[in-house]
Amino acid sequence: MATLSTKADDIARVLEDEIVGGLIPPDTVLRQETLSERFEVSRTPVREALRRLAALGLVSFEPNRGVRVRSISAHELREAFLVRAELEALATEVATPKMTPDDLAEMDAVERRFGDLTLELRDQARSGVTGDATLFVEWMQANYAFHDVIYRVADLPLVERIAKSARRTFIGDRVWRARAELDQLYAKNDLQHRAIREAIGAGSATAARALAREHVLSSNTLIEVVLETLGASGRAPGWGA
Amino acid sequence: MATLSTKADDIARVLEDEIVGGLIPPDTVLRQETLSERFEVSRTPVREALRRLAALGLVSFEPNRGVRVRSISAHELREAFLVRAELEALATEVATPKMTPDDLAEMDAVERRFGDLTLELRDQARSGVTGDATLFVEWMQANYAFHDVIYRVADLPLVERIAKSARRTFIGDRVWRARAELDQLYAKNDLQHRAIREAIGAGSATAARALAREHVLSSNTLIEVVLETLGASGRAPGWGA
DNA sequence: TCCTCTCATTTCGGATCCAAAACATCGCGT
DNA sequence: ACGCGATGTTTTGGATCCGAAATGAGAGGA
Repeated sequence: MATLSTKADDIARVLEDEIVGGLIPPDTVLRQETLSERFEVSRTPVREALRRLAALGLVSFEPNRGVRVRSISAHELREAFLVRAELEALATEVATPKMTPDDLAEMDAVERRFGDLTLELRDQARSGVTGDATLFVEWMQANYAFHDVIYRVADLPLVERIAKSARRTFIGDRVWRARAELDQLYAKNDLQHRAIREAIGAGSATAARALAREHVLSSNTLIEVVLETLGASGRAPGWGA
Repeated sequence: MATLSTKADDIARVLEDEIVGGLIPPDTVLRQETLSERFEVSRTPVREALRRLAALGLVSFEPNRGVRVRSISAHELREAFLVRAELEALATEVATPKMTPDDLAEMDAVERRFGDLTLELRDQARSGVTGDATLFVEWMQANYAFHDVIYRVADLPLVERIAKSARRTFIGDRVWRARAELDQLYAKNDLQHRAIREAIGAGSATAARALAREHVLSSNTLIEVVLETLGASGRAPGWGA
């Protein structure tokens, strides 16, 4: 049997998901012994996994003291959105002339689902009740699915990789409270998706590019509002040197 | 005595420089035992360093077979330039309103040196003699110094980090042959620097942005010409997990 | 000759072991 | 009571050791 993967990489992937998913909150100190017990391995592969996470910017090494899950400042979060805005704009521009009818149909399907979820979220936000985290997560994933079609067609692996790693600078599945002012932001997001879809369908690369850029930047403001409602309890995990 | 750094990080930094500097050519297999002898440590910190390099994308792990320095295809190289173009455009736009007179003076100083080196390179290219690698490397570093001023003023650490890691996708100090057609490309590069400088001085963020973007994209064509004269070999293994 | 099976050698991934650095506790002297 | 240094504990960084996978050489057979 061929070992296609190594323990260190498996552990790194699991920890990576848990950190970016918010399951392991920022500023947590990761004890090597604890992790080795949990994964039932020795400390050696654990440390290699931690090195990987450090290189990805998810944790920081403090020599002889331990590793700590990095927290991210509002400034860093905004910067991540700037990066995503530029790179998604580029990907959209490149993807536009490559779009086949099948691709466009897929975009429509994904966008329909996104639209439905958006309606649900808007209802929830308008009613002012406590938000359901799972619904928000689903909405997010549908959002990502839309952009993923563009990335796939653009066929720019490096751009995709960087943009997605900037994308993970994020909230996770923590519970949050809906607010009435989010309603219009959700609606705006949906409308922007449709505009992007139409610009691509019309074959206008430059228009699609501009729309994609504005879309990401405006979803930045959405996220900032969400974080604001989360208050001090919510801090996103993230990136950095 | 306080250990401010760890062995693994030291080794990683050294290897990183050697790889991006071209001292260790692509497709080289790195033997753990060899490295541990060279750095006079055991294999443990060596492997941790290699994990870091893998996460940075400089090497790829092939389980139970070894690590290999990644080579880059022409397609990947072009993509890296696209990324740099977008991010440098962003950084330039952000930096423009933040520029102080001192910053502008520094840009002028760096640009003067770049202009001088450009003249030397043009002479060399026109004369058609075999190019001097060290001169080319110096020219390159002066070029980077110009852009680094912009990055510093922009104060976008994430953007800077990504752009610089895209920048390293590169040639190194391998010897190459000058060609007459490079002359105008060098001249164009120099002129573009001055145009960027002037746009920034005039406070026009959008113009500076557009110029920076075009500049990076055109230096892409320059590099492609250089690679062509090198008889570019381009092929890359998969992205190491 | 060429193919294949076997077996020795390399090299890697992981476990275990050890020294040193940080941390916590406690006792002493003022 | 309070500051401060000695001492034991925890945790990390690195070295050493071992089993397993891959590579390579050589013997045997078609």
